[in-house]
Parts: sequence; C-alpha cells; structure tokens
Amino acid sequence: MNYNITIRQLTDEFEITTRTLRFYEDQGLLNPSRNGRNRIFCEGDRTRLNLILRGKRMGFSLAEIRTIIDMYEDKSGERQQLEHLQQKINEQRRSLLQKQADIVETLAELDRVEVGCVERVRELDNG
DNA sequence: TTTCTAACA
DNA sequence: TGTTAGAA
Repeated sequence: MNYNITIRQLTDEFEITTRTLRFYEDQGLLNPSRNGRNRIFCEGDRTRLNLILRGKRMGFSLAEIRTIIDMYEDKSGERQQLEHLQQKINEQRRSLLQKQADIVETLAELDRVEVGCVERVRELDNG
C-alpha cells in the first residue's frame, strides 16, 4: 500500500532531474522523509509532485503552487480550497490574455514600422 | 554506483 | 534549474 521510492525512480517516472526535485524541496513544495541523508519518497510525495507539475502546466509560479497544494492537503474546507484555486485560475487567465493582447499590439507596431521602411526605400529608388 | 550538499565560466 | 566538485 505505502511504498518508498528513490529520487532516481521518481525522476525517471516524471522525466525531471534530481536537481529539480531537490529544488522543489528547497522551495518548500516537497518534503520527503530521510533515510539518513538520502531522500525517501512515498505515495504522498508522488501525488504532490503530480500537483506541482500540473500547476506548472497552468503557468503558476512555484510559490503559488505551494500555497495551492498546501490548501489541497489541508482536509478542512474543501470549498474554500476550490474557490481559491478558481481565483488563481482567473488571475492566470487574465494575465495570459493581457500578454496575448500585448503581443498582438507589438506585432501590429512591427507591421507599421515595416511599411514605413518599404515606403522610404521606394522613395530612395525613385528619386 | 548512487545520492548529497553547496556553489557558480 | 543546469552543471559540477568532492564527500559519504
């Protein structure tokens, strides 16, 4: 039921590096138990890693992911946890849409400047 | 061989 | 997060 796996097995399974796992631990997203100095990961850690990776796919920062996961594991107040996650999702969506709009604007500016360049070159060629 | 910590051309 | 040196 409750198995222990090495850092290697976990990195192989999720295609990440040991450095990444240790980094997540440093950031407080993971806290595997220890066998002496070596890290021992259990099912809970594996589930947690899944949530971390999912959070990354949604574009959340590790700090945001940490708070979300901490709430997720806190059995009390599931409704509040879900509402918090929805709020973060909305913020993320708004942020991405804004970036998308900014890029569209920048692209349009590039087009305008390019048109100016083309016109000026024609002037030089003609006169 | 594997994992760990710590540090950074 | 990558890479790597040196230790356990």
